[in-house]
Amino acid sequence: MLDKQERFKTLLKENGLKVTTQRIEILEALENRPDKHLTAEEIYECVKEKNPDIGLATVYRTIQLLTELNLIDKLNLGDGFVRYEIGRQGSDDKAHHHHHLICLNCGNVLTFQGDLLDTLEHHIQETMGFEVVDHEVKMFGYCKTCRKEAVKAKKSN
Amino acid sequence: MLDKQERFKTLLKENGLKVTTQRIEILEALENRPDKHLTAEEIYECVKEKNPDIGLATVYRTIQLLTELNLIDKLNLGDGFVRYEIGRQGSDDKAHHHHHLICLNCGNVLTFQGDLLDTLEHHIQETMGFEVVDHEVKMFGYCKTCRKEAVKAKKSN
DNA sequence: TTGGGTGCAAAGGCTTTGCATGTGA
DNA sequence: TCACATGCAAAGCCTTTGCACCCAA
Repeated sequence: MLDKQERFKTLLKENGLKVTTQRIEILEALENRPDKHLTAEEIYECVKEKNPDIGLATVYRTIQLLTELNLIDKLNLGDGFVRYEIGRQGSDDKAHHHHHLICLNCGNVLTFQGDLLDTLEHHIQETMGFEVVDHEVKMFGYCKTCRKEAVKAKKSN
Repeated sequence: MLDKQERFKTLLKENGLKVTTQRIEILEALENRPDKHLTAEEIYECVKEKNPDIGLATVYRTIQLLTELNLIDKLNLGDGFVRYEIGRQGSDDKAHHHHHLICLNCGNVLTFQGDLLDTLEHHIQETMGFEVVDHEVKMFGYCKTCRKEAVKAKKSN
């Protein structure tokens, strides 16, 4: 994942922006938690361990920057926080999004890769004349672990 | 859609809650805009035409109530507002969600019914052990009208 | 040197809450 | 009557913005 950082640096320079410690640290925080979907506050706490002087405003500003540069993706679970994750593709070709599986019990977010939505997109395009360029899929349910525990709890009753 | 209102009244009574003018008016506002996805503020403005004395807080409280009763659905387009729409099924059996098509040009939200996600859900269940109970699908792109206009604009160049 | 970047605190904008008053049952 | 509901205003909460100072280039 080092090339993501390189890419960031290049993009910054290309746009006449500066490569600062804070910006790199924020990207690193997101890279170190590839499975997590961090809130701004969580990123802030994360970076603060290494750099206690960083301000929350900087985190927000950098997040916005990273979003504009397509290096990270927003994720809204509807809990009042916007979450962020490292984007899956380095370039800006049509995104092959993964889907999010959100456990209603433990709150964990799993990801799932799949192309099965292509069919649906084609269908929408043909029947409704709507050209799909991106999509966002969230599945709510119960993860393997929680289901096992539910079964266990039932048995011990 | 009258039965939705009846259902609301019944549910209120069943829960020891009161049938008030405001609650009915708010549900009506949502019923009168079946295609729209109204924000709290929009519902407020809508109801205020008939009942200028209503307070925004009441709208928020009623929205929350309607959500808990499964009579309306939340929709988050990521623009900082939560939107609400009349739910599609009256009962609480497994939801047959429609999907949302959001035009990146005009901002209109279309809906699309489809079962094609069932396959995907089964797949997820089998490969990951994740039990899907609900889903939310948003497609971003360009609607028929906007695409036509884009073509027209191109020609006149 | 110098223009963009950062930190801090204040301001914004949506939503919730506290409280006194109002009202459906 | 009386518990629940409403309206208003204040408070909450996440996020953005203004401004003086700082620092990468």
